[in-house]
Amino acid sequence: MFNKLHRTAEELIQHSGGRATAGRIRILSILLAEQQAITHREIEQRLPQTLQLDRVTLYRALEWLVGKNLIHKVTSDDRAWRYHANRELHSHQHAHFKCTRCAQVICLSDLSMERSWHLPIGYQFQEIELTVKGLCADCS
Amino acid sequence: MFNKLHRTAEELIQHSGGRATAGRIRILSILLAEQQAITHREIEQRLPQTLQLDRVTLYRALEWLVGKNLIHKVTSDDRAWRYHANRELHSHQHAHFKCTRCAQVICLSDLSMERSWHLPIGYQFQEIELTVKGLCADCS
DNA sequence: ACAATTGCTGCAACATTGTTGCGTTTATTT
DNA sequence: AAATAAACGCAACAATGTTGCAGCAATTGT
Ligand SMILES: [Mn+2]
Ligand SMILES: [Mn+2]
Ligand SMILES: [Zn+2]
Ligand SMILES: [Zn+2]
Repeated sequence: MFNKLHRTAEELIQHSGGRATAGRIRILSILLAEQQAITHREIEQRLPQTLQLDRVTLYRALEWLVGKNLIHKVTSDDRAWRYHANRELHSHQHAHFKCTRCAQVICLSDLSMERSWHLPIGYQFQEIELTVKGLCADCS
Repeated sequence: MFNKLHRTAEELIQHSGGRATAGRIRILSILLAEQQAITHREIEQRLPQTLQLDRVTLYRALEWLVGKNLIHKVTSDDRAWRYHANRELHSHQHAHFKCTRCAQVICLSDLSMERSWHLPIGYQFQEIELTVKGLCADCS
C-alpha cells in the first residue's frame, strides 16, 4: 500500500522532469496518502526517522512540487500553509473547509465556483480562494 | 472632514460601552477613512507623531474593536490580517478582492454568497471566507 | 572513467507577524 | 480621596517562513 504510493510519487516526479530525490518522493507520497491538506509541521512529523529533512529543504521541496503542479497549497487564517496532492478532482479550482475547533482542512471538490458576479471596472480576475469554516464531523 | 470621522468614531465606541481612549478613536477613524482593508503596519504608519502607540497596544485595540463589531478583519495569503471599518454594507458576510501585484484589499459588498452547496454529512457550517484574486485597476 | 556542471541539501542567520506576562499608568467608581 | 478596573508600554517569546552560502550528489559531456 505504501509502496504503491511511493511508486506513484516517483513516477509523477520523474514525469515532471526533475530529480526524483528520496525527500521529494517521500513528501509527495505522504501528501498522496493524506485525505486532508496538512501543514509543513505535520509533514515533518510524518517523515520516518531514517529520512529526516531539514526544515528549509522541506519548504523548498514543497515549493518545487507546487511549481510542478503536483500539489497545491491552501491559505488559512492561522498563518500556516497547508499542502495537498493534486488528484484528478483537484486539477480545477475548488473550495476548502476548515474546522474551527481542530483546524483540519479538507477539500470540497464538489463546490461549484462559477462566477456569476463581476468585479469593479478595470479589475482583472485571476483566481478565487474560498474557505468554508465550521465544525467537522468529529468536532460537532 | 477628519473631525467628522473622529466624532463618528468616538460615538461608535462610546455606544459600544467601552472606554473611548484617544488610541481607539484614532484607529477607528483611520479605518473609517480608508476604502481598503489595511494592515496593522499600515495603520501604524497613519498614526500621527503626536499619538504613537505601542505595537501591542495597537494589536489589542484592533482585537477589541473586532470584538465590539466595529471593524472586521480579513485573512490574506501574506500572513497579515487586514482591518476595515464595518459600514452598513458590511454588516453581512461579504467577499474580498486582493490584487496580486500591489496587495491592496477591497471589499466586494455586492458579491452574493448564498449557499447553494452542501457540506459532507456531520459537518456544521459557521462562516464563509471568499477572496477573489487578480489585478486591481491601477495594476492591470 | 573522469571532469565539469548543475541542482539539491543543511546550517546559520534573519524577517515578519503576532502573543504573553507583568508592572505602571490612567480612567472610573465608590 | 481612595479603591477598583481598564488600558498601556516594555520585554520576552513564539510560529512560520526566507535568504545566503558552502558542501554534496547527481547528471552530463568528453
Ligand atoms: Mn484542495
Ligand atoms: Mn470587508
Ligand atoms: Zn474538527
Ligand atoms: Zn494592484
